[in-house]
Amino acid sequence: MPTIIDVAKRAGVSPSTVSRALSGRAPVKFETKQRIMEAIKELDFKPNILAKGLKEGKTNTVGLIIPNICNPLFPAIAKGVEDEARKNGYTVFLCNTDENLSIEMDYVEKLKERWVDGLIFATVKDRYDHIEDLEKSRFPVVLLVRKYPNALHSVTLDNYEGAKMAVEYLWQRGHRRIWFLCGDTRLSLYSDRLSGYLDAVKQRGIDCNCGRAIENINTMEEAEKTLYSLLDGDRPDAIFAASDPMAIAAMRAVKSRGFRVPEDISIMGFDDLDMAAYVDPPLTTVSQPVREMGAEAFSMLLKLINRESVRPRVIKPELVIRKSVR
Amino acid sequence: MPTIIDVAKRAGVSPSTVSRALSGRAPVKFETKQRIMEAIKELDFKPNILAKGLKEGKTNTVGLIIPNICNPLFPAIAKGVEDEARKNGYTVFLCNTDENLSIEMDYVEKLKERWVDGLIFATVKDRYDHIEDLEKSRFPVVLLVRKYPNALHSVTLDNYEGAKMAVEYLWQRGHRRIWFLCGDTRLSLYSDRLSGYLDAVKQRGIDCNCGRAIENINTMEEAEKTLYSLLDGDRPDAIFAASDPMAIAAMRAVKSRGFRVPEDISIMGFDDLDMAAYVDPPLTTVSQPVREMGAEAFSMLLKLINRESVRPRVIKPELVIRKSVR
DNA sequence: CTGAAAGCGCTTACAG
DNA sequence: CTGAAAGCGCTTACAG
Repeated sequence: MPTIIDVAKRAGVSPSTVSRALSGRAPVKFETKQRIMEAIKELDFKPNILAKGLKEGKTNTVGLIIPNICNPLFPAIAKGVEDEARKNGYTVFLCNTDENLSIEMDYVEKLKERWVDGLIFATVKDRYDHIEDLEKSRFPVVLLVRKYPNALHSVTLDNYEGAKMAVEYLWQRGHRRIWFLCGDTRLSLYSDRLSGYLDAVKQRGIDCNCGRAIENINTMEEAEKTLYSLLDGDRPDAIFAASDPMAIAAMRAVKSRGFRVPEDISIMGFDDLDMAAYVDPPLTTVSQPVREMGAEAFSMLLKLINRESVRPRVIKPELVIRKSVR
Repeated sequence: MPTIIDVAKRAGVSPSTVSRALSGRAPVKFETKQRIMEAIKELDFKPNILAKGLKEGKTNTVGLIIPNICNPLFPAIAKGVEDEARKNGYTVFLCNTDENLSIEMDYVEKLKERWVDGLIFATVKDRYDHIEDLEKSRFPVVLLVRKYPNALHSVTLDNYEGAKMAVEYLWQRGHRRIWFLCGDTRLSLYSDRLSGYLDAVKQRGIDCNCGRAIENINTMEEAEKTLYSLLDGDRPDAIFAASDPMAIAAMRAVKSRGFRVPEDISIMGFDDLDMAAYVDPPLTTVSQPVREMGAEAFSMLLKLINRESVRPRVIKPELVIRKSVR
């Protein structure tokens, strides 16, 4: 591998001048620069990023920490972040924690050792002091999709509003007994969706017996089983699930009980994952534009890296109407 | 950030000794080592990987290049690779190319600039000279899932056998008119699946008019549309799709034509993605154990990095029987 | 506009 | 078993 010294020799200048020609941070005579560029071409010289990083304390890499790459929400997020990063000359380390705190802390250590310039987290459950510590030490950090209560820099959805919109829509379509299938409420995104549901139900004066919130469901299997047994005897007009996978599980439970979707029971999801359009019937849901949010999170991180000021962003959800609500 | 010099001062030794204590590559007196370890604890010293990499020419990172992170096959692959990498103290750069060759070449450059120790590719379509060049220069490279004809090091599925098994199974279940919905045959995985189908059909003496191969379908939309129009008038006993997403698209087309799955037309997929279990009816398919394959690919790469010898691995597929075949 | 020198934080022959 | 010195490949004051 040729070094900057080889280039310098070939161009008949000093390494300093080559460095300056490359960085553009100091003036270099036009002809000199041309000779240098030629030498670089001829030698196929690539600057050594390690040496550069060592000197500059900057590596043009960021870390993205996600809890579960097999949940299709997170690849979509990753794509948003990565595309925006590439546009800006950054490379991203994608790290998957399996919702495991010790793996997460491990990654944070490793990424810092590798001198990433900043970190994007999409992965807070019940512990977040390690993230708070980072924010306090002024290390560039952005919370994406999932956040903790007092996070400084974040890009999140207005989950409360999204859930309200959904219930409101179901109400307008004539549904009265609306059940809610909810995920782990230690995640603020789920507790917010729950509050949205609860408030909407209350506002519409729906009888409490009709508004049924099934909380802390974690897997599709769990959702399907729980719902299947609840559906024994009792029957709602609609089931609103706090995520698309849960909505799909709900569909299965409803169908196994011999009910039709949406004729007997309407089903509504949340997030608008790719799969939502491909289930049968296609799922009516609330969109969380994760690609855009990922791009936004990277832009925010870049500002933090450049020591610019930044304010939290709360994205507005939208209704995506398909065929699972009658 | 404390450096090795700070540690040395605190422990009353030279930086060289600290380095040796840390690497274990040379003997250090027991008490000295203890003092050093104490100092490291007290200062919370983390070695600077950039400096280390600069000296050693090794970074304990590898790159994983995938074509489309939103296709659920690839996150599963990534998980397999990443888990195995973590076990071995490696971190992976996950790079998504959107099936775009120039993005791919760009990433290869960037990753080499960042001194990754090796590269895993799951992403060959029609051009692969850049990968051949890497292999020729003895840079550690493993081809995963997708490979080019003479790839030196690869982990792939026996796609030919998988397709044959599927047709054989359909035949045994009484299906005679079996259509095949195939992806881009420039990918050897699809051309192999196609050959498997064709040979199985021929062996069973199925009349050519019955065996219908629909080639070079690229998206779910395309699959659905094409099939929908072919289903006008004509009707097979079964449709075997060369991937699960295509099978799901096929289901939609079949249902829109008013046929039932599997009563009127059986449908079979390939790959056994998570989604396969969750469609309605649950999809009978051929498994490609991508997590295991990802782990295997990393192990192979590690051997190459350590200059050990390595032979290509071809994984055996298995039938996954659910409910979409009558 | 350009060069010589020092330094980023490590590791590793070389000496003892 | 340990230390002093050189060097990995860059960048950046300092001088001119």
